[in-house]
Parts: sequence; structure tokens; C-alpha cells
Amino acid sequence: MTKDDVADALDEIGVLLELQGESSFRVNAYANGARTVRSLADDLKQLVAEKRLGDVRGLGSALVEKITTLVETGSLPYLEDLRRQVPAGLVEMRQLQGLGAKKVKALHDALGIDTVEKLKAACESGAVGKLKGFGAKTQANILESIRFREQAGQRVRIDLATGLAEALLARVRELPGVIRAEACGSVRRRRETSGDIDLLASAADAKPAIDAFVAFPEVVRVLGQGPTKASVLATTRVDGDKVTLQADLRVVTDALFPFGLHYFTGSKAHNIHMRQKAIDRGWLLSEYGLGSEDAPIACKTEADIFAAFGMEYVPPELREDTGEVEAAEQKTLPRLVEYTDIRGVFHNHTTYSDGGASLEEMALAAKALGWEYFGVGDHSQSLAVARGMPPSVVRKQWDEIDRVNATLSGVQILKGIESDILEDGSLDYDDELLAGFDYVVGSVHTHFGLSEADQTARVCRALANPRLTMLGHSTGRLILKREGYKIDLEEVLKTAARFGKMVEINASPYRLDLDWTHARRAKALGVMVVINPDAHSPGELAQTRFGVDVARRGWLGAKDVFNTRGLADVRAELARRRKG
DNA sequence: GCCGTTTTCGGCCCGACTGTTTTCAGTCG
Repeated sequence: MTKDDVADALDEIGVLLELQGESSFRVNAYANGARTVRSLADDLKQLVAEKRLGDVRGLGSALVEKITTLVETGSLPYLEDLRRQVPAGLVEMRQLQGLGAKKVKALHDALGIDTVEKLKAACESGAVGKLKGFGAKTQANILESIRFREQAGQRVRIDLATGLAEALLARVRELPGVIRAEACGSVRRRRETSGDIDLLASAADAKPAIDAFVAFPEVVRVLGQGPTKASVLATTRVDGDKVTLQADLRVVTDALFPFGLHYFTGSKAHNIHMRQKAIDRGWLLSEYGLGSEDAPIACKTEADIFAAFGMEYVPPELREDTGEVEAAEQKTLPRLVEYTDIRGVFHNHTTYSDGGASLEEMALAAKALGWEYFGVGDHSQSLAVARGMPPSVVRKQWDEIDRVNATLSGVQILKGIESDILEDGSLDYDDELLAGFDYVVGSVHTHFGLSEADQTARVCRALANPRLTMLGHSTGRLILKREGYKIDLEEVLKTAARFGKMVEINASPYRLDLDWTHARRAKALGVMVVINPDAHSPGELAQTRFGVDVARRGWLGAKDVFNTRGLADVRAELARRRKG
């Protein structure tokens, strides 16, 4: 049972209790507990074993007991009972836009509706509209939500959400009367995925901006429109991929902009914590201001809000209520790594395996980004589907690297390899060939189905290999597409620490593993992190920025990230490691 | 169900918007 498994179970309990009409506070306690578990920096199994779960804020005796049962036995009778009591279709109905637990329960109690299909039929027959508290409009909206369920309301990768947000934001900023505008929410916090776009703008008069917003060419449907706020369904293409998301625009006066920016950036948990800090001081904090009614505290920027509390500025990426409020009070927030700190990258592909560009093209693209080195890490021979290189091709690539390096100025190519970690944990190629590389990235590409114990042992054995420099994409997940293979990352990170190995944050927006919670754990264990774009084309080198986002969410500073070092330093360190 | 420098009970973030009402409940963020 991973943290996510446990958190999913707690979330499910919350939803099922809500559908039974339980108190919203009790329901919230489970949702809070799930979120808390999901973002735990410490190892869950260890917390359970050492009976320290109860020390975690938000986990009381009832949740501690249930989490302990889940971790120790892998199941929870209490949850299984709830599942028997609440039809599964109600959970699905609950996910429809505009339908909350109360309405779902009313539909079930009054009409016996327990599936989306029955709900659709009841709407079409007009039965729903006759129900007390429902009406013709609600009935039509439910039908609309059922139709649009496939199209929107789903989370999308951060690169796609960012593309749509930036397109909309650019238009909002051009609107007459708009003074400031930002994308807030999960896009600003740089999460891995986003479920909607939250835009905030300031203007003396909100209405013209709202009216213009709902008429943007990206808007395919207006979900709601008031004097200061509008919700739409918006669509665009990002690098060829179509992305459709709900987008909300809120317009406030410029004096309120900092408060709105903080409020709509969230996370919800961070906001609640900050609001509590305000209450402790006899103030109120909301999107409308800070302070008491007779003594409001003026803030020109978001930083002023934190300053009013005597806190350091908390970067949006840290606002998950995982200790950032306390650290900001104690002024112990780390200085986070920035994209501009990156001096080069190590894990990338060229036409020697499954990449689309030559060594020279990739190196020049790296130089254009201001980097000092481009590390190639093409696939090793075992990965035939990706045109993995037999030893003869490796030697040919080395020759070409030497030739191209002699012609390059300001950037150098490093001789790396993405060596398959074979099923038994050994590396691809013999020791002699491996010794010829500047560094070795070890990655799992096959046998995803091993048991957690076997997969963990396999990767740990690779980490113990003196030839391995860094571990590539550590879980093999594809965001929103494929779960990672089962692996005990705590054990992997501890093993990496023991053998002094680096662990990659794979910056491809499809992967982003290590995820931010484990990136933070890696730092705590003293494991050096490296951010690699896994680029297969020159344009993909810049996706390194998404990996920097993950590192920032994981509280990493520049010195925690290997590729913030310059070329000379990197060469020296890699040489030192090769000597062992 | 959680929590505590108003502490073991009585609170729990709170405002915008929608739709169904005629003063408010539900949903959402």
C-alpha cells in the first residue's frame, strides 16, 4: 500500500459518507486526511511501524487506526462495508458538474436513481424536473453535464494546461482596462496535472473584461457568467495536442489583486492555514483583504501579505500546507532552484537511438538555451524497440562526439548512456564498455510486472553497481496514462544514499518522476538530484522547466541539483565517481 | 472526524453563482 493507495481509500470513504448524508465536517476530515497522507514527506510504513502517525496534524485516532489497518493488511473492512451500502453509480453521478452529494442523495432517495444511465433516462422523461428542489433548468444542466462528461472536467498534463492558460492570459492582458492578470491555481503552483484554469485580472470596471472573455475564440461554451466572474469551457492546441478545460476568470479592483492572487493560487489547505494564522492575530484574510474591519492592512503585492504576518514570501510551488507556513514564520524556507540555474542536462536522445536530431543539432540547441553541456544518453542495445545501440555503434558515437566537440564553442557534448536495467538488476553492456562513458543513466524499460519486492531489489542492485551514475525515471509512470511499476521508492532512495548515487527528476511532462514528494524525500536523505529532459528533439530540451517545477515543489535548492554545476565541476565530479 | 495560549465541547474558510425559491440551499473553488 503506497501513500496514494491509502489516500485514495480515505478519499473514497469521504465520498461514500457524504453520499450517506454525513456531516460535512466528518467528510472533510477524510478528504483532509487523504491530502495529508498524499503529501507526507516521511515514509508511511515507517510512521505506522513507529506509531508516529498520530503526530501528524490532521490525523486523529480514527484515521490513524484506519490507515494502520490499510498499511498492515492492505484492506479495510470499514471501507468494504461502506461500498456495500452505497451503490457505485452514485459516486459516478457525484462527479457530474453541478451535482453534489445532496442532490445525488435526493435523486436516489426519491426516484431510486443509482446509475448515470438511469439519471439520463429520468431527466429525459421529465421526472427529475418535478422533484422538489429541482427544476427544468437543473434537469437540462444534468443532461448537459452527462453529455460533456467525456469532453471536459478531466485533468490534463501541466504542459497542456500551461499552454492553454498562457494563451488565455495573453488575451486577458490585452483587454482594455485590465491592469494586471495572472494564472492562479494548480498552474501557478506547478502541479503535475491541472483540472481547470484559474485566471485573475484587475480592472476598475469588471464587466467589459468578463464580456470580452466569454467571446474569446478559445471559448466553446459559457458555463456561467456574472458581473465579476465567468466560467467557460475553452479549447486550444498545444504542440499539436488538443486540450479542453474549464477556465474561470475573476476580475477585481487593482487594490484587491494581491489578495485575490494569493487566494486563487491556493492550495485550499494552504489558504485555510493562512486564514487560521490571521484569526490567531484577530484579523481576517480573504480574497478581499487582510486585517480587521476598522484596520485593514494594505498590500501592494502578494509578498506584502506574507510580510504582514512576519513571514518570508512563500513561492506558489510550496503552498501545499506541508510545512511551508511554519518554515516561512521561522524564516527557514529554502532558496529554491530556478530554471536559470540549470547549466546542462544528461539524459537525452539523438538519431543514434530513437531521437529525432543529430548530436550537433542537440548540442547547439542546448547552447542556445545558455547551457554549457549537452549529455547524450541514447538507449542501450537491449532496448531494440528504441533502436538501442550495439557496442560498435556506441564507439562510432564516441568518435563523432570527439569530432563535433572539437568544432563546438561554448558547449560540449558529454558521453553518456541510458543503460537498460535488465531483469536481474544488471546493466546493459560489459564492464569495459561501461567504463568508457562519462556517466551511466540506469533505467527500467521492461518487466514492469515484477512484484514490488523484486522490482525494488532489481533497481537497488543496479544502484549498487559502481558503473551506475544516476537512476532514470524511477517509476516508469506516464501521467494520466499508466501507473508506475510497483516499487518501494523509500528503499530505492535509501539505497541511492548508501551508494552515493544520483536520482533523476525526469522533466518530460509525461513522466515527472521522481515526483515532488519523493524529490523532497531524496533531499532529506542526502541524495543528489539531477533534472533531465529526456529530450528526443531539440525543442524538448526546454521541457527541463517542468522538472525544475517538480524540484521546487520538493523544496530543492540549486546545490541539491547536480546540473546546476558548471562544466568543469561536472567533469571533475564524474571523473571522481568513475575512479570510485 | 479533528482540534485546543478562550482546550475535552463546540466550533470547523467563506464568497460567487445558479436555480428554485420568495429568503435560501446546493455547488464550486
